[in-house]
Amino acid sequence: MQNLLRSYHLFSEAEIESLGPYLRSRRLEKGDYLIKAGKICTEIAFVQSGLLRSYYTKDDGEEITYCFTFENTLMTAYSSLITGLPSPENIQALVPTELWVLQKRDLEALSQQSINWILLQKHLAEQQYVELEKRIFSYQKEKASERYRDLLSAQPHYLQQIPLQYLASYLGITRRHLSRIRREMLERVN
Amino acid sequence: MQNLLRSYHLFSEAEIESLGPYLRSRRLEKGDYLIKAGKICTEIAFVQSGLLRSYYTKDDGEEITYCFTFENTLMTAYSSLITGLPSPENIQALVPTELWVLQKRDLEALSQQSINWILLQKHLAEQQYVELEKRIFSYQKEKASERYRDLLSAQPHYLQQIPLQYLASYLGITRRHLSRIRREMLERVN
DNA sequence: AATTTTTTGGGACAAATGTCCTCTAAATCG
DNA sequence: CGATTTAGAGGACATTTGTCCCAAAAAATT
Repeated sequence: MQNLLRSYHLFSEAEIESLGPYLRSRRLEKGDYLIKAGKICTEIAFVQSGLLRSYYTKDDGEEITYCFTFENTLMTAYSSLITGLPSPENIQALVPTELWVLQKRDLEALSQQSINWILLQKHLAEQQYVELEKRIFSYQKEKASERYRDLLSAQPHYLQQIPLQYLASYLGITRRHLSRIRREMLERVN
Repeated sequence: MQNLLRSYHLFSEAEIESLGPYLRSRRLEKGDYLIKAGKICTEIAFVQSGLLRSYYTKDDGEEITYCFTFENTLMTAYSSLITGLPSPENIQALVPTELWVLQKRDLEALSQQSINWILLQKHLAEQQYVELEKRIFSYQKEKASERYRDLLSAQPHYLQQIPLQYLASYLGITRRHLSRIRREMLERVN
C-alpha cells in the first residue's frame, strides 16, 4: 500500500509511515465477504494479493457484478462510504485474498493532521469518476461483443480467474450471450 | 451560484463573497458551445438559466449524448478538467443559456487560501461518482424502456425541452427504438 | 474416489433493439 | 411568408440479446 501512496507524489515519507499503525491486515478466503449489502461501509481496503468482486442483487434475486478489484489497488463500497447510506454492493473474495484495511474514521483523523490526506481522497474520487465515465461511454456506443473485446485487451490475464457468469453481468449481458460472443470470436480466428 | 455553495455548508459568507471577482458571466445562444471536443477544459460553469447538453462523436460520426445539465447546477468537461487531457465531449446549449464561469486556475488559487475549496472539489467529485454509479447500475440491469421510465420520473418537466434523438443516445438506444417505447407507453395508458 | 454442486456451452425459440427508409409535422431561415 | 431543413412516427426486415432448457465438464465436497 505504501508504494501506491508514493505513486501519487503527495506524501512525505514520514506521512506514509504515519499510516502504518492504522492499517489492519486481513485475509479473506474464497467466498468471504468484505462487506455485505445493507451495511454501511466504513473502511477502505488495499488488495495486497488476490481478487475481489463487487455485486448487487436485482429484485428477482439475480446477481449483477459491478466491478472487480485486482492486486495493488484499493477497494471499498464507495458510494456507501461517501454517503453514509447502506451499501447496495456485496464485496466478495473470488480467491484467497490478503488485504490492508483502513477505517474511514482513521482517514478522517489523518485528514485533520495533513491536508494531503484530503487531496488523496479528492484524487481518488476523480480517478473513479474518470473510470466510470469511460464505462458509460462503452455502454452507450458499443455492443456487448465490443465491450468484451475491450475488457480482454485491458485486463488480459486477470480475467482467467473470473467465472464467465460474473463477466457477463459485468458487461450487462446474460451468460448465454457471452457464450455466443466467445464462440464467434473463436470462429473468426479459424 | 452562491446559493449552491451555501447548500454545501462548507463556506463562511466571506469565502462565498470572495468568489465573486473570479466569476465571469457568459451567455450562450442556442447551438453555441461551452467547449468543443479536442480542447483541454480549464473552466467550470454554473448554469444560471437554460440547458446544456454534452455529447461525443463515434468513429462513424454519430453523436452520442453523455449528459444534460439543468438550471442551478454545475457543468464542465469533467474528465478533461481532471486529467488535463483533450476533452472527448462537446458541451452545447440547447436553449439560450446564462452561465457563471470560473477558471480552474482561479479555483486553484482559492484552494491555496482555504482548504474549503479543496473540500468542495472532493465533494463534487464524490457526488459525480455516485451519479455515475447509479447510471451504470441502470445500464446493467434495466432494459431501455425502464431506463426511459426512470428518466421521465426523475426529470419530469426539463425533458420537454430536449429533442428525443438526444434522449435516445443518452439512454444508449436509437431514435427508432425510443419511438417504439413511447408508443408502447401510450398504449398501456389507453 | 465417489458424489454433489457449479460452471460452461449451446439448441430452439422469443423479445429487444438496430437499420433503412418514407412520410408528415414542426422548426428554422432567408 | 414561403422555402428549406430538422425532428418525429412508424413499416419492413435484420441483428442482437434474452429465456428456458439440457447435457457435458470442471470444481468442490464428503
